[in-house]
Amino acid sequence: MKYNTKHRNEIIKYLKKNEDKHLTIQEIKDELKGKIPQATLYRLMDSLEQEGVVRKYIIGPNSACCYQYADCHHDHEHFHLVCQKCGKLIHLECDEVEHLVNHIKDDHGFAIDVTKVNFYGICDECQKENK
Amino acid sequence: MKYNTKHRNEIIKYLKKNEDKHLTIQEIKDELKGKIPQATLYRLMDSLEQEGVVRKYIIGPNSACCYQYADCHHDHEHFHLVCQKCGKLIHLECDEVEHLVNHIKDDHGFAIDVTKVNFYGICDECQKENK
DNA sequence: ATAAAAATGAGAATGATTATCATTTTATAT
DNA sequence: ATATAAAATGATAATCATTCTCATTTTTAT
Repeated sequence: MKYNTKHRNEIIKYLKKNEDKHLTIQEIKDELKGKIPQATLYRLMDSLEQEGVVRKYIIGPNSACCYQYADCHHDHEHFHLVCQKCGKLIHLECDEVEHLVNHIKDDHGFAIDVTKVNFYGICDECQKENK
Repeated sequence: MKYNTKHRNEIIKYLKKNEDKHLTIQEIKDELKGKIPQATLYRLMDSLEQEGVVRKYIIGPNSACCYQYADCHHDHEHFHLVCQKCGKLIHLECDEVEHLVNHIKDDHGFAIDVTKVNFYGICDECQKENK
């Protein structure tokens, strides 16, 4: 059984307020002035993810995960492009991706977790710069 | 300028022999009986990746990266399905994905690095088991 | 053979995340 | 309101993959 706690509500409130952002544990911790210790924060984020309240994004092999409040995506699933040069995280809503996800489910039997899809590569701007 | 060293050649030889596998640093190290110290191994794998001799795969937020000899994929690009239940890593060659990659390049200006594409989700078997 | 460039190796350092465990808080039944 | 069992907390240590440091050694081109 789950309990409603202050910490829990405070995190949700803060994430809701920033539902357009991808926040790391550090950012959340700093923003809440360190009121919530790391261990607790990690645990809460974990259970919030389990419940589907937030989404956890794997960014890279050596970088911290990001979290985002989940209710803002009821309508359109979205995915991420992660630029390997500048680290930028780009939202992408694209029918082609949904199509692919369905194809892989139907024809390959694998159920992709859409919230975990990150495409790594080089963004528009960084491509130009490296000319 | 690059030097050809014993270690370097030994790694390439071993990776070539196992070009169908995805190997972690630990596995490579163990297989080579610890002849190559970790620091060196990491460095070598890094530069081999830069040169395109091997590919590095990001598996998950808390798991070690995998490497694979790259020449075996000249013909068909492939990418990976990672099962979040059993951890299985599934190769997938699929035109739909190439199509998507092209679409995102052409219509969204983002150049996806195909070797870094991992789809997380639940595999066929694990779906059945959790019935 | 020599010098400059690159690679090595041992060990410490990093950084994100997890585990431990005794204590405290919470929800529910009494 | 109180007792009680379940869950959450928090401080700290531990983990694990990876990176850094830096003095030493190896390699290549001259």
